[in-house]
Amino acid sequence: MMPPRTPASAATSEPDPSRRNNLSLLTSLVHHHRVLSRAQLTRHTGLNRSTVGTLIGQLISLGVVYETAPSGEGQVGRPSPDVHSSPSIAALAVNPEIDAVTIGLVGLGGKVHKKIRFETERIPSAREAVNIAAAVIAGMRSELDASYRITGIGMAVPGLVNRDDGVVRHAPHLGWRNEPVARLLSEATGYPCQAANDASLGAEAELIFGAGAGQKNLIYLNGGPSGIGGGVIADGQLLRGVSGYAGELGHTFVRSEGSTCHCGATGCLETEVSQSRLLGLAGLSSGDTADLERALGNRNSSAVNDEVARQLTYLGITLRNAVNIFNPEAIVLDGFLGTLHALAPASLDGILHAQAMEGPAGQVKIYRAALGSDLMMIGAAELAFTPFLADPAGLGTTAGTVPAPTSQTG
Amino acid sequence: MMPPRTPASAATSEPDPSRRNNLSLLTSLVHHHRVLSRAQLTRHTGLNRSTVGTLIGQLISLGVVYETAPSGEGQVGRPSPDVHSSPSIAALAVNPEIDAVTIGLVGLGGKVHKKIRFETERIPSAREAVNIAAAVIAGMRSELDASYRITGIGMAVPGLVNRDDGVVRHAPHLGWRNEPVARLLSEATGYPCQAANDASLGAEAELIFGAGAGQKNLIYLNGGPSGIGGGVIADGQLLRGVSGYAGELGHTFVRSEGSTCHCGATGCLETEVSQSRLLGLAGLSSGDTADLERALGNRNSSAVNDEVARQLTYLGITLRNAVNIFNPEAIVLDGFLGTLHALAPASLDGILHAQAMEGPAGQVKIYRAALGSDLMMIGAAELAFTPFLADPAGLGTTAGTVPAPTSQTG
DNA sequence: GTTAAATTGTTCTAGACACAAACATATTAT
DNA sequence: ATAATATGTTTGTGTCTAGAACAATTTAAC
Repeated sequence: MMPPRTPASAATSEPDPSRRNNLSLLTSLVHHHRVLSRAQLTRHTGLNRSTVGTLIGQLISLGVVYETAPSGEGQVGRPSPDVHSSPSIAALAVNPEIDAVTIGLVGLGGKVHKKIRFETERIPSAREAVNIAAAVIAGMRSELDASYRITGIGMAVPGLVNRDDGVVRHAPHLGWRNEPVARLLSEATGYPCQAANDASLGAEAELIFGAGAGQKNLIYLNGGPSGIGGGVIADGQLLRGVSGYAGELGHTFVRSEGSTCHCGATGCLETEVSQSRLLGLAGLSSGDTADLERALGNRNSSAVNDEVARQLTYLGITLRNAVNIFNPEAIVLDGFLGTLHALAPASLDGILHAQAMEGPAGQVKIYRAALGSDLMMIGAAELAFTPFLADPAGLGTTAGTVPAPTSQTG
Repeated sequence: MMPPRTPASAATSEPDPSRRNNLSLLTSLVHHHRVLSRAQLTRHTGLNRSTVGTLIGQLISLGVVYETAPSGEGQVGRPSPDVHSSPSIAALAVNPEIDAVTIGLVGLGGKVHKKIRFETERIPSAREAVNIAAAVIAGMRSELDASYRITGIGMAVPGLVNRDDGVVRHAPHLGWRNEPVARLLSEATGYPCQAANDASLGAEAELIFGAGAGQKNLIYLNGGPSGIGGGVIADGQLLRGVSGYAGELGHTFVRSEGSTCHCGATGCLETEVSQSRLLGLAGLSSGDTADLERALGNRNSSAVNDEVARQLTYLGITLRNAVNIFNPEAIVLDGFLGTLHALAPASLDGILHAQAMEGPAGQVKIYRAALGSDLMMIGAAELAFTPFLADPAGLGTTAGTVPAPTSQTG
C-alpha cells in the first residue's frame, strides 16, 4: 500500500484564501477607479505597505494591472506610482433588443473598446440573436486572441432571466420563453457566458461608473420604448432574489382602475407611464429619448403638460413605495423617465417629500443616468468580470490564455 | 534616539483576520443550529479537521461553546462529539409597546431564558420605557453578573429607527420622535445597546429560528393592533438601507381612492388592512390574535367574509409588488395577517399566481410565523449577538467580564 | 466473536502569508 | 542646502491552516 505520496501539488494549485481575497480586493478597487496610486490602495484596503507591494507585484506579473510613473500631485513625500487596470483584460457584452443585437468589447476599468450594433429587420429569435453574436465574435476572434484576455461573455436581456442557469424565462417584448441563451452562446463561442436582466445590469453599471458612484443603496429605473425596467442595489450588492428575477419595479401597482398589463396584473406602472403616449403627444411616430426630449421641450401645450404631470404622479407612487421599502441614497432615472423628470424637476422631489415616510424621504436624491448608450455594454461586461474579480489569479496566468472555442456558428 | 522599541504587543492584541473569520463562522453556525457535531461543522465550513479541532478548543476555552459525548447516531466510524452553544452567553432584549414594555434574557442559540412583561397604564414615553427596562435589568443584575456573559442589549421598536446611532426617528403609535433610546439605555445600564425596527428584527428571527429557517430571501409581514410592519431578508442579509429605515411594506400603495394615512400618503396598505376592522366585525372590542381568530372562525356571516376577502385583496397587491421586486422564496405572515391568510389559504396564492410575474410567482411559498410571542425577544437579542458573533474572541475572555454599569436609573 | 472498513479526533510539521522594522528614495517645506 | 514627510523595498518573525501519520471508536462482514 501507500501510493508514493500524492503531494496534491500540480504547478501552483490553490493559493491561500486570504491571498485571493486581497488580490480580489485590489483588483476590484483598480477596476472601479481606473487609476489609483499605490498609496491610495494602501489606505483603501487597510493593508500594510509591504503587503500591497507584493500583491501589486503579483497582479503585474499576472497582467491584470500595470504601473506608470507617479503623476506628481504636489504632495510631500516620495511620490506613489499610479496603478492602472490593464485594458487587455476584457469581457464581451451582448444586448439583444427588438430591432438590433449589440455586441461590445469592454476592458477592465469599464472602457468600451468596441461596440457593434447589428440591426435586424424583425425581432430576433433567441437563436438568431445567439447566431449574430457568435458571428460577430468569430470575426473579432483573431484580434481577441492576439491582444486580449477575455474573461467571458455577459448578456443583458430585457426580460426575466434566471441568473443561475442563464435561461431567459420570459422576455415579453422579444417574444422569448425559456430560452437557454447563455448555454447556447457559450457553446457557440467557447467562452463562458452569463445572462441577466438588462435593467439590473444597468443599475450595477450606474453604481460603479455612473451617477451612483460610491453609493451603496441605489434604485435604477429605465424607461425604454417597450417598457420600464428596474434594478436595485442594496448594501452595495445587486438585489437578485432566489433566481435573479428581482427588481421588477415596472410592475408596481399604481392605479386601482388601471388597465390590464401584459404581465397579467392590472394597474402596473408600465401601463400608465409609457414612452409611446409621450411620443404621440409630441407629434412623433417614433424616435429615441433625445428626439422626444427636444420635441417635448418645444411643445408647451397643456395636453403635454397634463400628460407629463399624470405620468409623474404614477412614477411618484412607485418611487414612494420604493423609498419606503429600500431607504436608498439615490434614485437614478434613465431613458424617457429621465426626460420626464427633467421636464419638471421639482415634481418628483415634492411627491417624495409629501408621500414617502419622512425618515427615508429626507435621505434620497434623484439623479439622471450618466452612462448613456454604453450602459448596457458596461453592465453586461460586469457580469463576465465578476468571477474574474473574485479570483484574479485563478486559471490563466497571462494574456492569451483563453479556453478554446468548440465551434463558430454564424 | 530609538525608543526601546514598542512591540505593539499588549497581552494578546489582535488575532489574524482569518482566525477571527473562522471563529465567527463556527460560532454563528452553532448559534443557528443550537447543536451540531464536530464532523458536521467540518463539512459546513470546508475547513480541515485539525483546524476545526483547534478552533473549537479555543471557543471552549472562551466559554462560547461546550462539547458533550457523542449522541451515537448509528454511523460507521468514530462518533463525533456534539457542540452546543453556551447558554451563559446571553443578550438582553427590550420591546416597548403601547401597553407594556417587555424585557427578556435570551441565550446564544435563541433560547428565551426569561421574559418579563411590565404593563403600563398608558403609552410609555421613551424615557419611561428606558427607565422601566433599566430597572428590570438592575433587578436581574446580580444574576446576570454571576451566571451570564451579556453581549449587550437589543431594542425592538415599532417605528422608524436609525440603526447607526439608535435614535428612534418616529414611532407613530408610541408618539416618539427623535428619541436616542439606545444611548439612554446604554447609559442607564452600562451595557452596549442597539435599536432597530421591530418587524425587521422579526424577519431576522423567523429567518434564523422560525418559518424561514435555511432560506436566503424572505419577506416578513406582521399585522399588529396598531399597524403593519415589514422586514425583508435579501441574500441572507436583512435589508437595511442607508440608515436602517428599510422594509416599510405597510405603506405600500394599494388603492387609488384610499384615505390618508398617518404617514401623510394616501392608499397605504395599513389604512385598508387593519385589525380593528376585523375586531369590530367579530364583535370584539379588543383582543389578541388568538381571540380574533376564534371569533372569526365562528362567525361565518357574509359581512365577515366580504371584509376578509377585501383585506386579502389589498394584502395581495402588496405581496404582488413585493414578489416582483424581491423574488423571494418565502413570505412569512405574522399577527392578524397570519389569521387572514389562515381563513382563506387559497386566496393569496391565487392572487400571487394571477398577478405577480410568472417567474418569481412560481418560486414563493407563504408561511405563517412560527415563533409567536418569543419573536421580538429573539429578534432583539440577535441585534446584540451580531457584534459578538462577528468576533467571538474579542474583548472579554470568560463569563463575568462585563462592562461595569455607570448608573441604575429606576 | 473476531476482523475489516470507515469515520473522526489528535499530534506534529511545513508552507503561505501578512505585518513590522529598518533602510532607501523622492518629493515639499524651511 | 537641510529638514520633514511620505512612500517603496528588503528582511525577519509570528500566526494560521492544511496535510500526513497515528490513535480511537463505531458498524459491517464472515
